[in-house]
Amino acid sequence: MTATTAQCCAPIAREPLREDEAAELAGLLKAVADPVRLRLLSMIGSHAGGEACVCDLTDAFDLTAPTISHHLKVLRTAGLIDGERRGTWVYYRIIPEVVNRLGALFTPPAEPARSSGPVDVELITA
Amino acid sequence: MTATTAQCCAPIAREPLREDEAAELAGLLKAVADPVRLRLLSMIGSHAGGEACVCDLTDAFDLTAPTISHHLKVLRTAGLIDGERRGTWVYYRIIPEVVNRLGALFTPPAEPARSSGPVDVELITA
DNA sequence: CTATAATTTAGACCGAGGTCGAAATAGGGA
DNA sequence: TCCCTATTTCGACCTCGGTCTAAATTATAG
Repeated sequence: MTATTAQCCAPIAREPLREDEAAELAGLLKAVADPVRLRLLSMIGSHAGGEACVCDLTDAFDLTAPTISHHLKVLRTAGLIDGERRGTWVYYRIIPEVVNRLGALFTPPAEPARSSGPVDVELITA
Repeated sequence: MTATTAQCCAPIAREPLREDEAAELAGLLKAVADPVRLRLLSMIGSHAGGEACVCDLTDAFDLTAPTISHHLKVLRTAGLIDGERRGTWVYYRIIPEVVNRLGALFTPPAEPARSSGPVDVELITA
């Protein structure tokens, strides 16, 4: 590997996205660019056992069950979650590889483990 | 791959997002959840000098100048880019802190160099 | 001051998408 | 079997947002 790519910044800012990459990533991002779906994703991912059934999710929203089901379908179609029916309930779980892919887009490459200087942690406050 | 990744996952999967956090983040994500805006962001960020003028961007698309201007405004309103007029041209640059914030949402914490046990980082919100 | 170029604003069009109520599908239990 | 609950599908409504043309704004040049 050509080791020293001058690690300036996140992949998105390192070289221009191709049109097809942009289209594909935009599809993923559209799936999470909704407050309800963000919360659903977060609730599923942080739920005990790594999975949550629809019944665990619906109550947190002032939305009807069909609407929640619609949002879950959007997330599943995008490949961000996977659902499995076990008996009466359907359980959803996050697919971490796909979530990580989103993060990698906007995240500067991690510093190589051994650091020769203070680690730069930046806390962004709104 | 050993299972040594102690920290379970990305922030979004660690604990449920609050409603207001979700709304704010969804706003940011909506701004990038478009193929044209993704490419604009990428072209600006990867352009020599860290900035690009509108004239550098327009030609890459089959879109009219007003449409490009609209997308740039969306990105700027979201806080992802900043624009400055210098003479005839307007130059845009990425605001990396905001881009990184998006990445951090979906990215598992970097492995701490040394640790003897799970590190408990607690963010205390007022 | 006038002409020209770069960029943004305004307004309109139209398809995409979030929401709902009603109905369909799938399982479990009396 | 029939019914009850959980979840999804369907169809409709209405808002949001991407795109365009036309016009306004800002700056430079002559």
